[in-house]
Amino acid sequence: MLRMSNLLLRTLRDDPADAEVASHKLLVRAGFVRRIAAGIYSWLPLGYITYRNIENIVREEMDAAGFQEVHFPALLPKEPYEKTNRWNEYGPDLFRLKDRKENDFLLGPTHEEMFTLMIKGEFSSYKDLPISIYQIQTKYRDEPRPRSGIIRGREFVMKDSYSFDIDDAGLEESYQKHRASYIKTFDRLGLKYNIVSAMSGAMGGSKSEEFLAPCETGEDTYVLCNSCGFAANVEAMKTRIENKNIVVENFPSMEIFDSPNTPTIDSLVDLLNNKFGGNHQASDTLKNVLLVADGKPISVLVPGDREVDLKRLQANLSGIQDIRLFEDADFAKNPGLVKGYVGPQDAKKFGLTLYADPRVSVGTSWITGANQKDKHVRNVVHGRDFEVTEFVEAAEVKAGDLCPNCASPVIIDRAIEIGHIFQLGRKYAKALDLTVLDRDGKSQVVTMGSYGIGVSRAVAAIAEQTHDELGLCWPREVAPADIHLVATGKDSEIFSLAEKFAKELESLGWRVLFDDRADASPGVKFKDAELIGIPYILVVGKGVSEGKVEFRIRKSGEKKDLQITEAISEINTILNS
RNA sequence: CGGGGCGUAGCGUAGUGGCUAGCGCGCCUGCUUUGGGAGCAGGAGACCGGGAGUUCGAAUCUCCCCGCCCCGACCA
Repeated sequence: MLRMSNLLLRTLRDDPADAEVASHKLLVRAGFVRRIAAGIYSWLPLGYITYRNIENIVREEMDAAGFQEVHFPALLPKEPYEKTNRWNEYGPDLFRLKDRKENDFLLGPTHEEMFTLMIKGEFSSYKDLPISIYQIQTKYRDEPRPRSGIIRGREFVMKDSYSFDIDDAGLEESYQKHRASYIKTFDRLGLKYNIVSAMSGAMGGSKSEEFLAPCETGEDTYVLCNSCGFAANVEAMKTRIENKNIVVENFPSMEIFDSPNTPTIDSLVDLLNNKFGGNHQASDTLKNVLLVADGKPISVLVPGDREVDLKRLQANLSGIQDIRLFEDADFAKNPGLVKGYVGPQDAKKFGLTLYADPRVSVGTSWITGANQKDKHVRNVVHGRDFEVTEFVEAAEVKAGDLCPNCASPVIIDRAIEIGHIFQLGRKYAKALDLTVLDRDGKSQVVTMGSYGIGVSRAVAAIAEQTHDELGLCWPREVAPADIHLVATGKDSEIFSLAEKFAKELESLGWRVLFDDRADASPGVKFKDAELIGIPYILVVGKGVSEGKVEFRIRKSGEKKDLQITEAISEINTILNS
């Protein structure tokens, strides 16, 4: 039983000045956490109980799925991370330190290397596979900008697991097992979430999904279709296009025209409408975004009303490591390209590789730059006047774009990423030479899956999704107690009755937070109870003289009087239901 | 790393060159009070982020450093 009279807890009346988001403000105000440095927090008793409840749910579901828990050090030597080149690749986000002998160490940002080496050290046969192992561990990342309190810290707790399989079919099965286990876990945590297809990007994997907990203060944006439930990371959104069968030869031929002083798409559209009449729009023009991809000039074609989303482009451009926008020096090296007047029709001549957003489909006709200063050209037809090397999802995604599944307009929603599962493949196994012998005695590189849950982040995500204007409002399983018993008044009869209730509830197996403070006023106790957010509140106070106590539901605000004689059994029934 | 803002007691804050740095919450003592963050009285608690400088005099002005928050870049 937790007694408020001696609990290490001081609730705050005012929001802390450095907090912006609700979870941060409330977790500090309710005495769950305290900031130690930017992105680094201590957990106080109520916070730590809540955190551990979450950790235990995660652990129980992992164990239930048959995964085995291990534990690595947080402090690690450099060598394994050098083999996978992450000592360099991770850059300044890696916390690095030296021991007294000047050897390099790091604080683990993630543990792929260690998991891989653990399996390599113990197992060497296909008969040992499949296996999934996990740990719940403090991770360190020297984020450029920690923010939003507990949501993005430099020290945080993550459950990470890895599956090891001999082949792709096995990996798929392990992946699905994790997926199912995550669904159970997040359901128990009382989180609302969407499973969103994601790009596995440069990690070299194939399939990847994120578990996103929608909330306004989330820092991830994703695409959601309210009609069919389709959800995707912006990078993984697929453009839906009408499949027109257009005969390109039927278009009028290209026509160059003067277009001075049209540095922007808007000014070009104005000129078009003045010159040619009609109702020209930004979407009739073709934007040629010049980039340098692995040292070579490329052009990405998008409709004039869209920006290129570089992250999306990079995620979808296969086989390209590094990408950056054209700079003045690049224009100098490519004299044919006139800044502001680039068009795709001369790309071959310029040695420019063309990529196009799917909207720039074959058979579409565009107004674009004429590759001459102050001149544009119209009736530039894809398939007649230019060809592209590859279509690539490059344009920014907007609310109202059509769902690739059901063609309804999608919305752009915000969320906190609480879990991520993906098929890593053989990248780490190859780098660290994790092989097993197969049935034929041949050496095979193991294929891996990687699965994460932000455990400490989940505390904040739940707070974000469940709080109200009065305070925190924990789902039953994660709450620091089942019932918050408040004794008000100074009558010793009331306190001894409350004491008796507290003991009875505890002996029935319920976790009780007992506000037995003798000096706090009823108002203070009620406010604290609402701020702390335990799901049920039992008030033993002025009603006692009439033989009653008051039972409250934190979330709904519902109150009802119970007869003292029946209170415990009624509450027991409610808590059991 | 670019832009903006902040740093005064445990928390929230006032104080733009002049007396002993003020207030609210919280804390301690006493009395009163006990169903919505009680009242009165007394009290403890601050190297005003650090350093250097300007000045008769610096929380206040100048420079450097450190820390923190927000937007962006970046990122699981």
